[in-house]
Parts: sequence; structure tokens; C-alpha cells
Amino acid sequence: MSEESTRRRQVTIVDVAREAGVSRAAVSKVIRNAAGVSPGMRTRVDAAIRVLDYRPSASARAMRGSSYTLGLEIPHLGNQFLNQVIDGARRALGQTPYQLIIAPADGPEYGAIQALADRQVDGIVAISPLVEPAWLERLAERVPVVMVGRHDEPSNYDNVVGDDVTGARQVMAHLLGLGHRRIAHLTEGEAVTAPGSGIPHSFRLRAYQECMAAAGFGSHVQVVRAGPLENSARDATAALLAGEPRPTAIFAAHDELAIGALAAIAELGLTAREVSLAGYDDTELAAHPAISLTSVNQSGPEMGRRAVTMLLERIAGRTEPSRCSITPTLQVRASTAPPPPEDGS
Amino acid sequence: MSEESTRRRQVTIVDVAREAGVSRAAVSKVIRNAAGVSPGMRTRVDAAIRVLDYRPSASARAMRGSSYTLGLEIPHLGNQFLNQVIDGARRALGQTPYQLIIAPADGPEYGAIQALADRQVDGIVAISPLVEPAWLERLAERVPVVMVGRHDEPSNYDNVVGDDVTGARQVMAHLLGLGHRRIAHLTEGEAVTAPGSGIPHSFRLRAYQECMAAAGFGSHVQVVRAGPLENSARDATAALLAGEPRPTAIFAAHDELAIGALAAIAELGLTAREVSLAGYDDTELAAHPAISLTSVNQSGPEMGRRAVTMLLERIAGRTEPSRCSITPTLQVRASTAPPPPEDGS
DNA sequence: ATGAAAGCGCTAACAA
DNA sequence: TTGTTAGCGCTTTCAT
Repeated sequence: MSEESTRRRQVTIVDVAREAGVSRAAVSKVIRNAAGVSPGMRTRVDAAIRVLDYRPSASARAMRGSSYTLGLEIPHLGNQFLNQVIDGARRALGQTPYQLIIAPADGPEYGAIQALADRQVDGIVAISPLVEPAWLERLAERVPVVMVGRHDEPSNYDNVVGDDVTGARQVMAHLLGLGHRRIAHLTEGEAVTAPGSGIPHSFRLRAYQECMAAAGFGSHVQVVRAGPLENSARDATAALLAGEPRPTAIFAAHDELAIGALAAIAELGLTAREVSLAGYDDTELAAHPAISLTSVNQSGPEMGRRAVTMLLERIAGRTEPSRCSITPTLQVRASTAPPPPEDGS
Repeated sequence: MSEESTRRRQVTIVDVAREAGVSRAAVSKVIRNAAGVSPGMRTRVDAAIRVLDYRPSASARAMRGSSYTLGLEIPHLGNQFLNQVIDGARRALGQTPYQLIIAPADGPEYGAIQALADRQVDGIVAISPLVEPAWLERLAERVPVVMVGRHDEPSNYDNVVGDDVTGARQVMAHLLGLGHRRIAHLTEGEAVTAPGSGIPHSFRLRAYQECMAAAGFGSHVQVVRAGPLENSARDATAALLAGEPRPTAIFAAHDELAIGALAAIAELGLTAREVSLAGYDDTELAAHPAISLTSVNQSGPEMGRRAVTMLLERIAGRTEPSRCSITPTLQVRASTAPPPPEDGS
């Protein structure tokens, strides 16, 4: 009659306390490694925990103290660079009692970030979201937040960024040094590159424009934009390469765009000798012999590690905002080469 | 003296009840869309919720009912195919009240899956973990579980798999049809391909062996294994291609291995005319012109969608196990071609 | 249709 | 050092 084997009742701290012949508080102290427990007590409780296969309820814990959970929001899955950041974050958590959970967004990240907060995570790492800084400031009053990849000047949260101006300048110096004059920049939509948005792409774009102007090629500035769709970068590049005069080099604002551009280049049967291509992020694929993409390494794992470190500091009590900027380095590969000799020269 | 602007007290259901001039129970009913609330009540409560910017605490809800959270465990980030599965799962959740969170594992997945259970998720999607089926059965007694990518015969949980035998046979029929005789198989370690493990790779390996034998090339069976390290597939392939006689085709057990193999092939300056290459999963990259990899499409998004659907059914009360097998289709691309003419013929 | 009250599993004062 | 107890915010009978 009773639902016998269907759903066993959960083992709680009370069961452990009874099994070990101690109080609930004692068990609580043991599982939190809190002070004030005798070795004997600890031994007995640990034994009871093992016997009963007890698992503390994160929800119940969250109601009184911490959930021992850190939430990480990403704009979308499948971006290799972001995966590196996440991996760095995960490793940094190492032997801490915290568990990392990831909330993937799609489009405006408010929902995913809010969902993490609703779940009483002890802290949030938000990666490059399009959310309003003011909104984040408010959220950060309630829960520790570290933002990765935005050049904001937050007062309630921390941020970790790459030095995008330096990175972009390295690319441009490399391309200009090879002799390129008609260098195009492939980036994302206007919303993402708007000056003052604080988004890395806006800094890379500006640096591109400034380098072109400084080299005296301001009139050759050509900005191409890819939308969020699958083959957008590929199509945009195909259109770019069909125009006259064709650029001799393309600086893509990140590797994913570059891979898309490479598809267009490959489809036209062109090589680095005709069109040079540089990316940003130095993802795993960039090093692949079939791709061999010149790219800027801003060490994603390190960014993830730093983000978690800062978040743990905040959880531990720090309230002054902290910033961290990572200096990138250029990885030169086969996708960039000197331009072909000028036509009619 | 009091901590004024530092940390505002959280808005609770009590605040909403007071603001709306109703009871806590009434508010609870409204936020759950439960029956027995008058339109007027609903209106007033909704208004109060908006005014106070109230967010229900998932932890508190989890203690009495659901957490409205579904957990998804993946063996590791960065696998494009798994990302497709996740994306399918995320979309399937669509307008349901459930939020998807992801727990990345590394190595044995017990920890990540357990972490999700500890957090009182309402259900778990586990992707191809190396965990003992018996362990999962026990867990599934306490929380709804759907397993993706293992050919188990579970009694307490559901599973979603691709038809790996059919997929592998399609690859082999294609390669044999092109005239290949010395076909090697690149796969993962012994633990993953052990017969009876239920892991897809074991089925793909077996199908490879059987197809070779059936075609009369049993003596040409050559299984190469890649470890978990970065360039393992690349190195293993390089060693394979250095041997004599060199195989004319390689069937990689999944695209990631194939991409690694391609690196070795490209480094030797070889093309599809010398060495054909086929993968499995038909990831985005396989379609890239610079890669153009023949691969088996088992529609990851559909697998994710199905997994979530089944999980929601279980949450709704189903207890009989359910299975779902997805039929794959072969995508032929430029990486496979007829073998070169036999030496000394 | 609405409200009162018990209690989910845990932590943190405080008492012993 | 150990135990007692009061909640955390919510859902859910059960009255009204």
C-alpha cells in the first residue's frame, strides 16, 4: 500500500546525528570543518556520514549560510575561447568546497544571470554580457560578482579584461610591418562595437582605426560586420573579397569570425599569399596545421583563474572593487604573409 | 551605525503579501499559477511583485517542492557535438518554468552528477559518463535521470542514444565502396571501447571490425588509440602513417579525433587522395571548406531535445523506463576519396 | 476563494 | 566541547 521502494526518504542531518549519537549542531560543525569539535566526535560523525551515505542539502544550507555554489554565465556555448576561460575557472576552484555551475544565455544575458542569483549562488562570474552596468551594479549589491571581458569601471563588482588596445595594435603592427596597406577589419554588429560600450570589440575596432590612420592609410579603413547567424562571417567576407580593390589583409575581431572568413577565402581558392588573415583569442583551432591562424593570445584560462580568485576574495569579505588586466601576446602563424606586389606597379 | 546601503535585505514572499494585503499562501499560489486564485487577487499580487521586484528563492522552494532547475552534466567542455546536444536541451526548455544549469566534469563524472543532485535539481541529464550503471540506478531512485549516449538497459532512468552500429556501418560501406582495403580505426582508450561498456565507441569499434571481416579484410584491421591529452590523436596518427604499409583510409570514432588526425595528415603534406579520413558527429567544423570532413550526423540538438522531453515526462510522474534511438546519416565530403592505385600493381 | 500554521534541512547564537 | 533552539523563505494541508 505504501510507496515502498519507489522513493526512499532523503538522509538528513538528523539521521546522521542519531546514528552517531550526537546533536545536529555537532554534525553541522563537522561537515563545515568548523572549530570546536573533538577528534573523537569528528571520527564518529564521519563514520555515520559514510554509513548512511549522507549528502548535505545545498538548498537547506543556502537558506542559512552558503550554497557552496558559484555560478558562471556565458553568452553562448561553443565558443572555444570562453571554454578556456571556464576551464581556468573550474580548475581554480580545485579543492575549495565550491562547485561551479554554468548558465548558458542566448541573447540578452539578464535571464541567465538572474537565474543564478535566484538559485542563491555564493557568487557570479559573468562573461562579457550585454547587460547594463547599472543593472549589474544593483545585482552586485546582493551577491558578489566578477565580470569578465568588459572595460567598465564598476564600483560594486570586479572585472577581468584583456588589454584589447595592446592586442589589436600588435596585430596591426604585424600586418603593417609585412607591408599591408589595405587592411579590412571584420567585427560584430554596431551594438557590440559602440564606443563606450566597454566591450572588447569596441576597443579593437578603435585601435584598428587609429593604427590605420597613424600609418597614413586612413582612407583604406574598411569595417565589415558579421551578424549572429551561422555563416554570417563567411558571407560578409565573401562579399568583401568580391569588391574592388580587394583588401590584402583581414583583421578579424575574434577567431570564430576568422574561421568564418577563412571559409570564404578557402572557397575562392585563395591563400595567405593573396589574403592575409589574423584573428583574436588564439583558440586551439588556430594552431591546427589546416588553419594555422595568426592570432592574439590573451590566455583565457588565466582570466578564468583570476576571476574565481577575485570572486573568492569578495565572498571572503572584500568590498572595494578590484580590476585585472591581462597583457596579450601575438602568435604569428602561416595565415599572414607579405601582400602580393601591387597591381600595375 | 547600521549597515545601511551595504546589503539590502532580500525581498521575500512576506513582503509581497504585505504589499498586496493578502496572505503568503495566496502569493505562493500566484507565482506557481496554482488553481484557486481570483483574478483580482492575481492582479494585486502581480502588481506587488513588480513593485518590489520580488524574486522567489529557489532554495526555499526546493525545500518544499521543486527547485525549477534541471541539471546537465557533461564530461568536458569544448566538445562541439556535446554543445549541440546542450543547445537542443536548452531550447527544449523554452517557455517551461525550468532553468538549465550545466556541471562540467573532468574525469569520472560522479562528482559533477552528485553535485547536481546535492543541489536539489528536479532532474538530471547525464551525457555519456563513465559512471557505473548501478550507481546511476541508485541515484535515479531519488531524482529523475536521463542518460545520453550509453546503450544501457536501465530500469530507473531513461536513455537517448544514436544508432552507432548503423552509423559506423555507413562509414565503412562508404570507404569500402570507394575501394579502400587498408582502413584503420582511430578511437579512444581501452576503458571506453570495452565491449559491454555500453559506450558508443565500443559499438563503433565492433562495427568497424565486423565490416572489415565481412569484406574479407580482417587481416587489415588496425586500431589506433588516442589518449586524453591535447595532441594525442595527432601523434597517434603520425605514428600510424609512418608505418608500413600505410593505411589508405582512417575512420575516426569522432570528429575531434578526426581533426587531430587531419593535423598529422596535413603536416605530412598528404591529401584525401593519399589518405581518406572520416569522422563521427558531423560537427560544425566538419563542414568548413578548410576541413571538409566526411562524417556521421546523429543530430545532437535532437538528442538534447528528446532528453529534456523525457526528463519532463519523468518529473511529471512517469516511472517506466523509456528509450530513444536516433538514426544517423552519413555526410560525404572531400576528405574521403578513392585510394591511390596499389603499389607494384 | 482565502488564510493560518506546520515544517522542509540546515546553521548560528546561545546555554550548559 | 557539546547540545538546544530559533528561524531562513517557501509550499501545503486544513480551516474558514
